[in-house]
Amino acid sequence: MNQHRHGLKLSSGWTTNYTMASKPFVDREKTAPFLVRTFVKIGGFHRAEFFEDGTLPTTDEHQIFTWRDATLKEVLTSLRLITNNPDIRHPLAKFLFRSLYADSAARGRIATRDLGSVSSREILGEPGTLDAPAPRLLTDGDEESDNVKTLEELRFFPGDYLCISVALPKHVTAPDVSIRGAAGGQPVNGWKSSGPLSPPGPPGGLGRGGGHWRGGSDPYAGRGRGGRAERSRRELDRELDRRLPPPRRRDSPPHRDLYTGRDRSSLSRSRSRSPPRRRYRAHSSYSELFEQDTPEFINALCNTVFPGETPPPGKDSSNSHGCKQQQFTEIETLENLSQEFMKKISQASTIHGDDHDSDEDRPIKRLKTSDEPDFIQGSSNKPLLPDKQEEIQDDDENPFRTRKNPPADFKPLHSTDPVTPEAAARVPGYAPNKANRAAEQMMKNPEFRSTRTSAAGADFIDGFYKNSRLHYLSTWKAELRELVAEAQERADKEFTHGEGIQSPDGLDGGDGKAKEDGLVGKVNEETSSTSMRGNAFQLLRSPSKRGKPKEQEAIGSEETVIMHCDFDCFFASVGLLSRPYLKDQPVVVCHSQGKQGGESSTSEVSSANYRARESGIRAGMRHVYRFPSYQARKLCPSVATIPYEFEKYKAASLQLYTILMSHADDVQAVSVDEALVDVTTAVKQMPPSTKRGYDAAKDFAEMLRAEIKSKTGCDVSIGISHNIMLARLATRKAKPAGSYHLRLADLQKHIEHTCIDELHGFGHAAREKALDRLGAATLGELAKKPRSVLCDVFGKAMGSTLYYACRGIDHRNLESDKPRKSVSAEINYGIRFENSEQAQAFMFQLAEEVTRRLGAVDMCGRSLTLKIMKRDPDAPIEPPKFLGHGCCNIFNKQASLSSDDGRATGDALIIGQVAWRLLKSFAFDPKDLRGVGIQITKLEKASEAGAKPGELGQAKLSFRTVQKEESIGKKEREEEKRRDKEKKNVTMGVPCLTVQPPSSHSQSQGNTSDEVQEIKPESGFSSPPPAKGAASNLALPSFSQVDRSSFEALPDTLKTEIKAEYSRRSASPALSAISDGDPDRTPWLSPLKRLATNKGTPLSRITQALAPRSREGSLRSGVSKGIFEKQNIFERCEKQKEVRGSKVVVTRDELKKLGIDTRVFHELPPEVQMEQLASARFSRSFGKKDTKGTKK
DNA sequence: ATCCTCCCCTAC
DNA sequence: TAAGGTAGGGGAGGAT
Ligand SMILES: Nc1ccn([C@H]2C[C@H](O)[C@@H](COP(=O)(O)OP(=O)(O)OP(=O)(O)O)O2)c(=O)n1
Ligand SMILES: [Mg+2]
Repeated sequence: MNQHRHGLKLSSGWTTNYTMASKPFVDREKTAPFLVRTFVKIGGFHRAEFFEDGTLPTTDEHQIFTWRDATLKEVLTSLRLITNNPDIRHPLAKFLFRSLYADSAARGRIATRDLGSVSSREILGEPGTLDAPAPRLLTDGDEESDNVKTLEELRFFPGDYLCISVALPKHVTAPDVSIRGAAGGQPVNGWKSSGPLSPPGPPGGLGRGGGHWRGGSDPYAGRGRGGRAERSRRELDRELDRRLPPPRRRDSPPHRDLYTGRDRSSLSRSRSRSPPRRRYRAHSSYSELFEQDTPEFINALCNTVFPGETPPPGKDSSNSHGCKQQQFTEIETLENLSQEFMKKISQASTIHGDDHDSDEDRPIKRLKTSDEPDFIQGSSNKPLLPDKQEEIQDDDENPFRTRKNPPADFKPLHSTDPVTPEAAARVPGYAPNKANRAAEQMMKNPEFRSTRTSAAGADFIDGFYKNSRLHYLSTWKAELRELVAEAQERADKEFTHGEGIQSPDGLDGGDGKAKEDGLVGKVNEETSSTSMRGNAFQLLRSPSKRGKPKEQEAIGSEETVIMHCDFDCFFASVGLLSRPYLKDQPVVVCHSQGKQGGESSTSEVSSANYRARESGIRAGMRHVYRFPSYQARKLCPSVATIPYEFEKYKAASLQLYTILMSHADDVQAVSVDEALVDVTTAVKQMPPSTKRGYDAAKDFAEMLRAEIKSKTGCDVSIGISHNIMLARLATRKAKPAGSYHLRLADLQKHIEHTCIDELHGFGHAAREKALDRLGAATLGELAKKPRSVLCDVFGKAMGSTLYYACRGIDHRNLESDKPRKSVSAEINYGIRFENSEQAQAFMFQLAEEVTRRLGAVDMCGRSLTLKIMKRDPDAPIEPPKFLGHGCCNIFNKQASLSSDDGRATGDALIIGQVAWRLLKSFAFDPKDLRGVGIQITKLEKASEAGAKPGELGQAKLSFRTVQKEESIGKKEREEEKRRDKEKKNVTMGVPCLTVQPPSSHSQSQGNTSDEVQEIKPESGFSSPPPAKGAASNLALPSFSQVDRSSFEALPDTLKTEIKAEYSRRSASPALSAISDGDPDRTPWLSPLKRLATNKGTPLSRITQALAPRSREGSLRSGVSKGIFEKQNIFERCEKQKEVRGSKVVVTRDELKKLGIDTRVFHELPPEVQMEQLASARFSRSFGKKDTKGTKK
C-alpha cells in the first residue's frame, strides 16, 4: 500500500544528469520522491536514543516527500506547508537540521550529523513540485552555504531520519502547544524553546512516542555506549535481525540479510552510508516485536494488508500514524495510477503487482511468531498443510520452534537453506519437513519427471546450467581470472620483448598510464554470448611494476591506492537498462514466469534494486533462510520481476574489466560485477590540485565511475583505501552510486563498531564464535584481545588476519595469477531418480560435463571426489523448495583417478566409472539422492600429463588400494551406523565385483539390482530396464585396471563371471582403444573425440593464433584450449537444443549418420553407448562449428 | 614438524 | 514451475 511513499531512486542514476562539475539534478518528472521522516521539536532535537530503542517520537513526526536535490530551505517550506503547528510557521523561527542514520560502525546505534540551519525569513517561495523544483539558492555567502546544498550534498539519504529543532525568539511563547509529554527545552543560542509539537492527527494519540517522552533532549550529547549488560540483548536482537525481514513500514531501510555471506557485503555496504542503513533497531528490537508487537510488526513487515488477517496499520493503537493517513491517501492514489500505467506499458514484463497471496493464513502466523517455517510454500491455491504445521510447531524435537528461545548458532550454507538436519535444527522456525504438495503432485506425472528432473539426463543438465545464476557466477569468475592473468602475461611479455609498452592498439603507455577513450582490449561479444572466453584485455602496468609484478609493496602506507569496484545491484541494473520504465519501481531479478508465479513461486531473488530493498527485499537473500520471490512479493506486492539476461551481464562485466585494466597497475577479479584494482600509479599521475581537501584518489574513482557508467549504463560504486580490506569496507560507504575514500585518519571511526562478519572472509559462523567465546563481535572490542586469544578462537591464520584487521592492517596483495586447483560440476537441484539406471546414466553425463570443463582449461587430474546429498530420512520426499534438495545428509568420497597407464586423466568414461563406482559403494537408495557432484583435484596440465605416469602405477585397483584410496569419511561412518540400526535394505548398492572385496562393504552384499540393459534396436535407451538379476557391467573398470592378484583371489565363480563380462565387452571396438601413448595433447580423450581433435580442422590453429600467447606452463595454452573453447556455457545459451554429450534416445538414422555400426552399438553397455554417442556427436558438431561461424 | 584428507566456511 | 554452483582458505586431526 505504501511502497511508493519511500520514493527512492538511487540505483538508477540515469534520470539524473550528473556531472562532476555540477550538482546532481533530479528530473522530478521521472523520479519518484522519497519519504523523509521528519521529527520536529521546539527547542531542541529529539534524542537519538528514541530512534535506537524503537520509541520513535512519532507524535512529532511529519512526513515529507522530496527529492535528493532538494535544499534544506525547500524541505522547510514543505514542512511549513503541511504543519498546523503555529510555532513551525512562526516568522521568526530558526530551524536547525540534523540527520540521524544508522551508525555504520555500530549496529543498532544511531549516528547524528548536523546539516545546518535555516531561518523562516530565508524561505523564498513554495516548495518544489513535480513540475517545478524549488528555486535553488543563489546566495553565495559562506554562512548560508549549508542551506544551498542539496540533501544529497549534505549526505542526507533516503532512509535517514531528519530531526529539526525549532528555535523561537525568547519573547515568543508557543501559543497553542497542547502537547503531552512536556519536553524540556533548553535555550539555544538565546532562543527559547517551547514544548514539542503535536502533529496533526488523532487527538491525544497515544503513540509510544508520547508515552516515552522523557523530557528535554540534549541535542549534541553523544550517546553512551551500551554496557556489557546490554550487549547480549543487543546481540540477540542482531541475531534475530538476520532472520527476519525488516519491519518495513517503520523502518524502510533494508536490513542485512541473514545468512549468506553475500548479502553481507552488498547489504551492509549499502546500509552503511547512503540509502538504507538504518535498520530495525531504529524502531524496536526484534525481540520486542516477537513478543508483543505482532500486528503492527506484521504490517510493517509485509507492508501490505492481508485480507482478513490483520487490521490495517491505521487501526493499530500502539503506534498511531493517523496524522499521516491523509497524506498517504494522495500518494497512494498516485501510486495506483502509476501502477496501472506501468502495468499497461509493460505488459510483456512479468510484473506481479496485483499478486496477492492466496493463503493468507499461514504467512501471518508465521511472521507473527517467527517460530514457524519461513517459506512454506505452497501449492498455489490452498494453504499449506495447516494441520501439519501445527504438528511441527508442537514438536518437542524441535525446541527452536519456541519463540522465546532462538538459538545462538546456526550455520550458513552455500545456499541459504540449512542443508543438514543439524543445521536445520539450529534455525528457528525452519520446517524442513514440510512437503511441497504442488511438487508432489507434479512428480506423479511421469512426463514431468522424465523431462524436468534429473531423470531427463543430459537435457536436464544442459537446461539447468543454462539457467543457473550461481553456475554463471562461478564460471565467470574463473574465466575472468583467466583473462586477467592472460592480459598480465601479455603485458609482461610485451614489456620484456617489446620496446616499452606499446600495445597493439597503439595505446600510449609511455608514462605507464593508458590514455584512451574507453576500451582497450576488445570486447569480443561475438565469441560467445555468455562465456568470457575469447576476450582479450590489455593490462597496462606501470613501468615500476611491470618487471616485478608481485613485489611486496608498501601496502601499509597510504601510498598504495586500492579500489574496490562493484556494480550496484548488478543484475537488476542491467535488466533495467532495457526497461527504463521500471527503474523507479521495486524490481527483482528472478526466474519466474507464468501468471501464478507470484503465488507459488519458490524462485530465488538474485538481485533487487535499491527501490525494492526499501521494502526489505534483498538480492539473493532470504529473510531467514532463503528468499523466494514468493516472500519478496509479500514484502512488496508491487515488485516487478525481470528475467535474467546473462549475456548482458557478461558484456557489462567485460566493459568494466576492460576499463579497469586500462588504468590499473594490477587487477584482481572478484566476481562478474566486482574487482579489486591497484591504481597507485594512475592516481599519482592525476593532475595536482591546490584545492583544499582535494583527493586525487576520489577524483580518479569518480572518473572511473563516469567512464564505466557511460560504457555500460550502470552505476558502480568504488571503495578506496590503501589495502584490500579497507577498500572493501569503504565500498559499503560508497554505495550506491558513489565512491568513498577511507583514510587512515578515519580508521578508528570506521573500524570500531564494525562487526566482524562485515569483514570479507568472516561470516556468520565467525560472528557466532566471537560472541560465544569472546563476548563481542565488533572490531573495536576484538581489538582489545591479544593475538593469541584470537588465534585460539579463530585459528592461527584467521586469528592473525582478524588481529590485524582490527587495526586496519591487511598485508594481502592482489591475487591475479593463482593456478586452478580443482574443477568440478555439481547439481543439487532437481535430482530425482527413480532407479539406479537413471542415476548411473546421470553420473556419466555429469562426468562428461566435468571432462568438458577440464578440457576448457587444458587440465586433467589424479583425484576424484564424489559429492552426494542424500535426503535426510526425516525430510519429505518433496521439500519446500520446488525440486530443491531439502534437508540432506552429505557424503563425500574421494578416489584416485588415472588412466589405465597411470596418468592423470580427464577422460569422461573413466571419470564416470570412478564416480559411479563410488556412488554405488554408498549403497543409497537412488530415490533418495538429492544432489550429486564430481570434483577433480590434483590437477595437471593435460598437455604434460603424458610425461608423468603415476609413480605408483595407480591404475591397478587392488582390494587394498581400494580400501585405502576410498577411505570412509566421517559422514559415511555415521550413516553406516544409522543404517545398521535400521537394517534397511539397499537398492542401489551393488557389490563392485572387480574392485571391491565382498567384505569391504557389508551393506552391499547380496544386492544385484544393477543390471545390464538389453537395448532394443529401435528404442535405444528409452526402453525400460529389464528385471533385476544380473550384475552390472556398467561400472567395470577396464580389465587392465583390475589387479591381477586381487582377481585371482576371487572365488572361481566370480572369476568366471568377470571374465565373461570382459570378453563380452572386448567385442566393442570402442573399448579397446582407450588412450595410449598417443602424443596427442589430450591423451585421455576417447577415441572419437580424439579423432575430432586430430582431424580437427583449422580451428585449433585459428584459436591458437587468436589466443593470447601464454608462457610455457601456463594454465591457458594452446590447442586444447582452442578445442574446448566453444565447449562452455555459451553453448547452452546459444543452442539450447543442441545435443551435447549423451542422450538417452537415439535413432538408427542418427547412428548411421554418425558412422556408428548400429549392431555393435547396441551391444555396448549403456555408458559406453553414451560415451560413443557423445563423442560422435561432439566430433560432428565440433567439425561444424569448426568451419567457422557455421553455428547452426 | 609437515603433510594429507576431510571437512567447514566464505564469497559472488 | 525452476534452474540451491563452485573454488579456495584454512582448521582439526591423523599419518608420516
Ligand atoms: N546470492 C546471490 C548473490 C549475488 N548474486 C548475483 C546477482 C547480483 O547482482 C550479482 C552481484 O552480487 P553483489 O553482491 O554485488 O550484489 P548486487 O550487485 O546485486 O548489489 P550491490 O549493490 O549490493 O552490489 O551476483 C546472486 O545471483 N545470488
Ligand atoms: Mg554489486
